[in-house]
Amino acid sequence: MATTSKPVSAEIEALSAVLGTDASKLLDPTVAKAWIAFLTAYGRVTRALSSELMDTSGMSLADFDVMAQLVRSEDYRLRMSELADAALISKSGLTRRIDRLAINGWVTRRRCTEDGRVHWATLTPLGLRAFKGAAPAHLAAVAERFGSALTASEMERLTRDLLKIAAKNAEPTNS
Amino acid sequence: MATTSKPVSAEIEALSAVLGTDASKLLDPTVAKAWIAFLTAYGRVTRALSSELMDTSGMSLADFDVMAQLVRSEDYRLRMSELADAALISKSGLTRRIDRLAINGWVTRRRCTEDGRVHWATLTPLGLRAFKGAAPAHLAAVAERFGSALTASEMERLTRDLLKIAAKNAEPTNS
DNA sequence: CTCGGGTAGTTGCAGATGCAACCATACCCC
DNA sequence: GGGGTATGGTTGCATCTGCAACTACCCGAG
Repeated sequence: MATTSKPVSAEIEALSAVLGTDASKLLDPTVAKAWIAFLTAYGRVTRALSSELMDTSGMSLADFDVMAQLVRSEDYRLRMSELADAALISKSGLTRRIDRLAINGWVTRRRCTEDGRVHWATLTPLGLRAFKGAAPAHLAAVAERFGSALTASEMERLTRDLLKIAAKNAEPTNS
Repeated sequence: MATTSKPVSAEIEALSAVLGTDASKLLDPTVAKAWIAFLTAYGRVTRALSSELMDTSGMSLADFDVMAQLVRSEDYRLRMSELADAALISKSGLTRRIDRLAINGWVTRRRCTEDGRVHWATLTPLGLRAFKGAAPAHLAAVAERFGSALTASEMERLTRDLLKIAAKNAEPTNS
């Protein structure tokens, strides 16, 4: 997650007139509407969460995500590339993010003794405390901004649908 | 939309152990799963679409979105701030985006004669052609990556759910 | 007229991103 | 052992982002 929400939007409807052939053949209007709703919902929610988290904890959403991954990992540590995959950011992006987290004293980076290529990113006690401090407000914000719009069963349905979409787009690691 | 997809992820589950009090009170597990699915789906889809669009048309997703807004507007033009709102990017972001689109000859920026503060961003014939060239492949990609995962009725349901979430987070213009 | 407040856009700035090229290490095979 | 190749990370680079400060302009009050 970026510290800043991604600018997002797309109006794909009503292009038929422009595109000569009807756009509905290229993109079903039903899908177009869903796509726009998807982008809009994402943009609004992440924008709000991002600034709230930054204000209350001085931590970017990306920071939070990375730390959350470490929190739930064995011994609070993960290899750089595992972490990059888990946090859905590029390897280079993670390198720099860990740099910054390390400056804060929230994470350490140590070379693995068994495989010199590997580096472990480890959450420090200080980092854990920072995370604990930030999590309640952030989770509450997610609950409010994202969770409160739907009932539990709707939410489960939504999850299934989103997972189908995610599965359609599974792919290997990035650079 | 950014040219690059936003790094996105968040594992909010299984934090109870760490957070002393049970995290499920802060964020229902059902919501947490949905949230993660949401971020994952978004990240994967936009990442793929972004690079495909760039490869096939040399245009970023943000460019496409901005041009799409102009295409569907009266006289292919919009005031800067209207456009920024519609494309969900900041005013400063739009200023620079229009700079670049103008360099390509895809858009012009002209001061409004009636109100000197206002500037109109107008899609040029060249820009329209570029958009027409890019749209089919992009729309097809959206259909494939996003649209093909669900049935039409599921898609409509998804739209309703997403709009509820978006509505919960409606807010004014950004800087 | 002109002063003050409000609106539309732009610019300075600091930070973040990914890709591709580049090291460093590990591993495999002759 | 000595190459050749694959893997894990980091760095150079160009680009993008938003916020806050700033300029340009409009408009109403006096």
